[in-house]
Amino acid sequence: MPELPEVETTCRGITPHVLCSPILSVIVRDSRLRWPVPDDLSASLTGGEFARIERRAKYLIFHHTRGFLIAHLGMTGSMRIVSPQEPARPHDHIDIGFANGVVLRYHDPRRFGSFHWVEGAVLSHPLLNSLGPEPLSSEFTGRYLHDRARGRSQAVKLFIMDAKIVVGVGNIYANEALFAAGIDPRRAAGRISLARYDHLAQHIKRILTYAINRGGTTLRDFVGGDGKPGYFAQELHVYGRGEKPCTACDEPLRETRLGQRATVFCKRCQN
DNA sequence: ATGCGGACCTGTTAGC
DNA sequence: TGCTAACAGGTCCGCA
Repeated sequence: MPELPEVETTCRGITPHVLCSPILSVIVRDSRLRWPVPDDLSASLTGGEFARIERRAKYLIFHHTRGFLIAHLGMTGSMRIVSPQEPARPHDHIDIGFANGVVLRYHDPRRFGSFHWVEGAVLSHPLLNSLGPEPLSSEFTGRYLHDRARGRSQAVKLFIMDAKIVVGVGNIYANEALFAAGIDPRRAAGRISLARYDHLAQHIKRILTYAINRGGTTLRDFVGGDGKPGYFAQELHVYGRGEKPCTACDEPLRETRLGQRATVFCKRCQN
């Protein structure tokens, strides 16, 4: 389940292997992703090359000679670099083959991911044009959150997971950041002080940055391996630890649901 | 505009 | 042991 650090790690991991090499072939074994893979994806890509790959939110944007490939990894998507001889495994849905002899292979068991081809202004694409700021940008601050939260009754956890507010904060990191900031995930977003939002924004940045740096140690996995950076479950304070003792006060952690997602917090440490 | 539930999908885990 | 059911979660969509 790629969150922002995994997507960033994927971007950095595949970039050196696929940049500036002509695309020779595109194989779509299964076009049934979240949205159907465009029929003409191969025609669009073949013959051109990628000049740059960037991440925006959890999307990967491939700058191509003639346009842009936008890819999302969904819940279970991953990309890895393989040789053309490497037999495709189950759920290996898309291959992009390059003149330099490598294949970029997309793997996605649940098929929640998606591939889009766009020409023209890529950031105007409907999937990208209403996204909030990047959490690691200078634009993302406690003051920004505080301003956007004015008058909102929505639970703060759902608020920070809303991509229109800020991108890239998935369920795991939302749980962890709220614990670190000592904020009850159920609290109404509009009833949190600026000082507390300052702390929350800082913790979101700290946790995401840490995870990205840790992801860097698994970059080699993008060649030949399964391309899955993986989590460091032993470093999570609340996610997946319902009923276990709080790492700060030993009180059993409470587990509930917010927006149909697992929400874990400490009733004593978070309010 | 905001907020919420439903839908998508399948590997893994829990329960009978 | 074998089968079925629940669960996991990012994101878009549609409705209130």
